[in-house]
Amino acid sequence: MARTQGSHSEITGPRIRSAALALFAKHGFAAVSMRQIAGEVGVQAGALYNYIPDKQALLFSLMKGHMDDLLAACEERPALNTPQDRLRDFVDFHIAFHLDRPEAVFISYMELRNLSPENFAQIEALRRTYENRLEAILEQGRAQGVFEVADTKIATLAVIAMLTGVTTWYRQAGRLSVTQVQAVYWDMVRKAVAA
Amino acid sequence: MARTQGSHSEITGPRIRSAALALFAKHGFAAVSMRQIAGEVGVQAGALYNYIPDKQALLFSLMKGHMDDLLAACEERPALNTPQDRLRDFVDFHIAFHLDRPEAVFISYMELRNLSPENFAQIEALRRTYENRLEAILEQGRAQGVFEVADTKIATLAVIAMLTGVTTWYRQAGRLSVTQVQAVYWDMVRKAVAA
DNA sequence: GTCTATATTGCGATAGAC
DNA sequence: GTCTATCGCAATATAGAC
Repeated sequence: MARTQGSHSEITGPRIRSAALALFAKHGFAAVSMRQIAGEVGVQAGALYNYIPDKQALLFSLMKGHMDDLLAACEERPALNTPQDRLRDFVDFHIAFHLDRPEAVFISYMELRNLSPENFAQIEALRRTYENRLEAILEQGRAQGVFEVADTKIATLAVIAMLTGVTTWYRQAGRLSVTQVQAVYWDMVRKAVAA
Repeated sequence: MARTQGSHSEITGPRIRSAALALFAKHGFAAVSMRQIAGEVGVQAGALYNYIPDKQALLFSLMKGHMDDLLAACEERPALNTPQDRLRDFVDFHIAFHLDRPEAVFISYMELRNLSPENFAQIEALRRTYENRLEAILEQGRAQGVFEVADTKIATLAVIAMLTGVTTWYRQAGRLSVTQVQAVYWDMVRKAVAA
């Protein structure tokens, strides 16, 4: 079925998001212009506004999409019984998920301050939801006496900070596979919270 | 001794740096204008250029100053013998130093991509130097059999990521003192690298 | 050393033709 | 849906008066 020349609604939208993701991650939201994004996609700047109301909404959409993906993927993990198994699964999942989309991770970390207050609150709430999943695991382990942490909330944030840090150094062409990285981090996490 | 009216060379310089530090930390380097900085200081934008060649140099100066402070303070720590004592001292130092200047820490983390390539290389080298201090401690402990880590380099980065994460949640008015925070993190670090 | 004024460039966003 | 053209504004940085 023929299309009006120059009309590509089904592919331009995703391409805008993809280009914006890469550019925001590389240069930062405030440093990237709508003209740059349009140039990457191959359209004029004005055409972007057929897909997004404004630049802020584009940033929010990218971050919201990332957080939704994170929580959805997290929900799909198999239900495990022991705190140790659940923690190991969380470590594996967190590392694999974050190494799989470093740009989105970077943006969702770095561009929080460029969100409007309302948008910031939404993303923060999703981040809390994710943190709570780990906190519940640590709390269960502590209740059962298999974990021992001085402060469950701090331990939660410390473990997440440690794991997310993997994105700052991991390179696909490096000496370690994702599986090996997971094993190395699991060894440290396991010991850090052990009774 | 009388001064030419409107001439304040000795205080304007530091005030520019201080204002820029706060504004860059809050809104991001690219999102802050020279006019905003000047407004905070109480001068016109053009006057800033009596103190800095350009905006990039201002950012670099702030980050370089922070890294120099970090390494200088690190050098001044007492010489300790056992790897355990040295690691404990590193944890205490890292947390106290970073909690003491959250804005500079934030900038040195977030604005690396806004540095020119030459400036980036310099900051990176200083960061490596700092990381190497921890790596040497972990390596010594491993050689002596008191630490056991699957990968010393990864353990180094993991510990630093975990510790630096404290700046994202710690608030002075919160429920924990710096000393308590140090104890909580030390407990986790100690166990994470224990043999 | 700071001011006012300005050169120059680029920004986000919109209007209307096709 | 995309284009060209443009509005209104703000950006960095500089020049010259005081």
